[in-house]
Amino acid sequence: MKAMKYSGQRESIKEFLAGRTDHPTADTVYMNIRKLYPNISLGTVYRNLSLLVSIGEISRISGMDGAERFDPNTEPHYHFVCRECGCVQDIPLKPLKNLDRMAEEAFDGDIEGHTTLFFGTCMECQKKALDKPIAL
Amino acid sequence: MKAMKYSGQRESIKEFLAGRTDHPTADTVYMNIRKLYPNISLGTVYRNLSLLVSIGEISRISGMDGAERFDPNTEPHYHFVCRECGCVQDIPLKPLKNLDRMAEEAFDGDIEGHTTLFFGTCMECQKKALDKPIAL
DNA sequence: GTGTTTGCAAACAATTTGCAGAATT
DNA sequence: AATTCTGCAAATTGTTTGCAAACAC
Repeated sequence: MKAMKYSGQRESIKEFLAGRTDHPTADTVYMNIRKLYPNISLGTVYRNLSLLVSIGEISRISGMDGAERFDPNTEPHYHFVCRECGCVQDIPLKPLKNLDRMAEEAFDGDIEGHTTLFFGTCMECQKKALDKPIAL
Repeated sequence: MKAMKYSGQRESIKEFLAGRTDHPTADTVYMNIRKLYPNISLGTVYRNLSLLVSIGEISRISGMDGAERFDPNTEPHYHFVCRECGCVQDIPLKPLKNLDRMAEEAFDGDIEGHTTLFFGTCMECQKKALDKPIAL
């Protein structure tokens, strides 16, 4: 079996993510960890992020365009992507068990769960739109 | 403005997709269109798929790992990805308008809609699992 | 003719991988 | 000492782009 060993790099990646709600990309993590480990490589960041996902310490968000994003919150929950700025935010809503049941009824095959990505305009971008004069 | 011109390649891509429910990738489309247009390039396939998506004639499915997939059905609906074989199938269920409202309540910002990807085991893979003797 | 579309190849972005050396147990 | 982890660079995968020629209108 595996037998994971300690790694300062991995620790600091975990720590960087902890508390964040902005769901950074691997590259953002890399840029930030470099302050502490100037020689860390992007490969190491990817390897550790994947490892952390696989042992369930963080979770991965896919489906928006561009890079995947990482979330210290491993409780299943919904996400929102802003069409304007591309930011990804949490939607504090528990995934509806109900939806899975409905889907299971409409489908043959076993449904274990679902991921949902809401899209629209985030608060910041709505404000910006108001400030801006009408384009011509 | 644009002024789109006819293209046999584009027509045949549309036709290949029409009626399908297996949500092919760009590469699968490419492989198949080559039977009719042996010199078509992958770039042309990508360009046409994007164009068709942008004028609303087909839709694009993202979020599973690997390549994006394309769907002749432009009515918003849910999809299922099999964890075993990776196949993507339709779930004949209308997206719940309700979910958008619930999300909007739990979130500040404007929510326009959502995409949902169910995951689990497809019927075929369930059957295969039954046939196979227990691994040791 | 003008403007769109094509094939080809090169460019690109995100992510993964092979390997020799460094760090952890 | 054994094994895991790291940095680096090269490789992969999926997709986009620049350009001259071909095609549609």
